[in-house]
Amino acid sequence: MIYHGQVPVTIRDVAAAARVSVATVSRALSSPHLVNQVTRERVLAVATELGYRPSPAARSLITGRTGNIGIVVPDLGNPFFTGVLKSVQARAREAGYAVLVADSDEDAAAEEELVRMMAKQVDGVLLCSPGIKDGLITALAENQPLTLLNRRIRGIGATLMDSAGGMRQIVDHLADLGHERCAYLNGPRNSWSNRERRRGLRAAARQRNVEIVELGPFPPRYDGGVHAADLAVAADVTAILAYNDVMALGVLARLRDLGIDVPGRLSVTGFDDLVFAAVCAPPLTTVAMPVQEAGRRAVDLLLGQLDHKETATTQLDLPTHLIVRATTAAPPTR
Amino acid sequence: MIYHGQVPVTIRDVAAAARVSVATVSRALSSPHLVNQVTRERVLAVATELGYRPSPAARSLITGRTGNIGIVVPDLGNPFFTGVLKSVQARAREAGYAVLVADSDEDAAAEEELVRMMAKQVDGVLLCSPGIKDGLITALAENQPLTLLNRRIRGIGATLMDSAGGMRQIVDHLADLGHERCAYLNGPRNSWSNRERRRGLRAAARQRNVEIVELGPFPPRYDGGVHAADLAVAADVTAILAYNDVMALGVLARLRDLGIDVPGRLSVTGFDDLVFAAVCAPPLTTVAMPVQEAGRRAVDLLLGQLDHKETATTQLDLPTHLIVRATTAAPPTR
DNA sequence: GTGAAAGCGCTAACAC
DNA sequence: GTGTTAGCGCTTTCAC
Repeated sequence: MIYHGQVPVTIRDVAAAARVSVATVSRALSSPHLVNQVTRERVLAVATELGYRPSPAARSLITGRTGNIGIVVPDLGNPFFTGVLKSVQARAREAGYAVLVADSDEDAAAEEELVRMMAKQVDGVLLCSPGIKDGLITALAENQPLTLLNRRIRGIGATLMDSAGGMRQIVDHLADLGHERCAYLNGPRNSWSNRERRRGLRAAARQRNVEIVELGPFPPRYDGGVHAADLAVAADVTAILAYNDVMALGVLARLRDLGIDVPGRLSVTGFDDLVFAAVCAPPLTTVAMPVQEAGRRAVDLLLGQLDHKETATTQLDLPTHLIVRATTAAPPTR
Repeated sequence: MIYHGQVPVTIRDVAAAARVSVATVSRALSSPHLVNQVTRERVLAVATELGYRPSPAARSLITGRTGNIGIVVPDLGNPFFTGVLKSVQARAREAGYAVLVADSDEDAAAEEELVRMMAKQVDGVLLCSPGIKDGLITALAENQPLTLLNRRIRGIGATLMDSAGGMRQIVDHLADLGHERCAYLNGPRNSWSNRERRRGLRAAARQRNVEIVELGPFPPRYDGGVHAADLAVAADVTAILAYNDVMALGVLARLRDLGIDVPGRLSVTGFDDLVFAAVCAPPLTTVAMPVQEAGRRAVDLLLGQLDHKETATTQLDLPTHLIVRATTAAPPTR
């Protein structure tokens, strides 16, 4: 034990000072209804006075619960994931849980190991990782309560934001403007979100008779967008659909450097509706995701799974909607 | 204990399977040099085969160490703090530590409570909280290892990014362009960073004969900037210096809505150099902060404090530098 | 180099 | 309603 300035107060100290047994102290704190009110108040007063804080390690050793949940995300540098994290953290704290975070740097293998490493330190984990294979996730979910975010796997609880629907809205919007040939900048190859977006895109494009040139995969980051822009420009399209906003921002920056007018010569769309999408140049047309609700509800699903001990498998689908700003317009007339 | 699919493997199971005592298993894992190599390898093999993972709770109960560090930030919605978090998380993992995060929502009282709540779950905490009073921090630091980020308090270890110097560079830049009267949009009243920036600003402004109109305090967020812009416009200045980038982005958005030309009629500067500062309209002149290094080194300081058991009090000062983009220019001629 | 055993701080039977 | 006590899984003396 590190004695850092202050001597730790244990349950025994409180018991002695309050002239009761340790069991009574324990009950006064964890199961108040089992203790006489007068006794309880005395115990609580003494505990406060001594500055007693129960040891989570000791408690957890016996109860088997840690009071923590874990969250694994692919990139804390992407405001989409930190938006999720912010809402998860808030909801978890409301419920009395602390949050362990791990950033996998978009490495699927790391994601699995991170979940395993966390396992014993948390009561359950929230996985926001588009990368790992389904089978591995199923295996992980067998070893511990696990809820997914933006990923659908049979038998595993999840909150999902309707990516395919978002893409359909983008395609409808672009088709209405008169676009006939567009580029899609793929996100990571194995990303579930990317597959979903592509699925929605293909279906809508077929229906609206829009030709799609698929490019990539690209890293779903700013620099990925910068790089992708060059390829898209060479693809002879009138619109570029990026996998997400961060990439779209990279695309816009590169197009500006290239002196290509947006949306005059090329339309550009993103996905996520980050705050920053509203202030970029020009303001980005994108799809808004119910990030806050998704995070909150994911925590609720996970905690529900813990409380009811059953393997809850609710999959909650949340709608998305198109935000039209200034990066989309009719294609140039030839 | 929640039996979630798989029966937990304890040290006793490993001991039995490897035909050694639990002590030997423990040593093989934690102090390999104390065990005969052959024995050790057998134990390790068995442990792997059984999928044994030591219980952090049990270990922590006896060693008094958790293998976790905590970090408290005021707003996970601000990429500056998530930048710090990303680097902290990476460095901590390298060192074998897991990270607990807490977001205080800029509430100083919450920050203190969060640190206290974390106390028993972590070996030390990293505090990125400009808000809490010095005295409270000192008290917290007496109860547990604590390192500060961007805040200087006598006797407490910290990494600091030179805010005052950054402001001086901004003022020099604006003065060189010919600005004589500028507005400063204050961040939170009790923020140490804000005080530092203001201090650097005032000193440099005096020296360069630039008049400063101080506005605010404002919430250091996008909407804070939107609101602040209106006041700044009414202040008859030629440049607006925002407390940070996120506010500056809000200012730019509002000025655009107002039809005010940047930098033609008003120059605008930020602080932090978020990725998004490069893609806003127009690209923002701002001060780059060595976020990654600050986070990494803060972890090193904290872990050093744990290892050497002494109260390390290194204060590491990191330089900042001005990034001139397109939101600053000479003031309009009257 | 290895084992036996004490005990970290707490909760949960089980008595009374 | 309260106390006594076993023991969660591990590390760490202390013997040998």
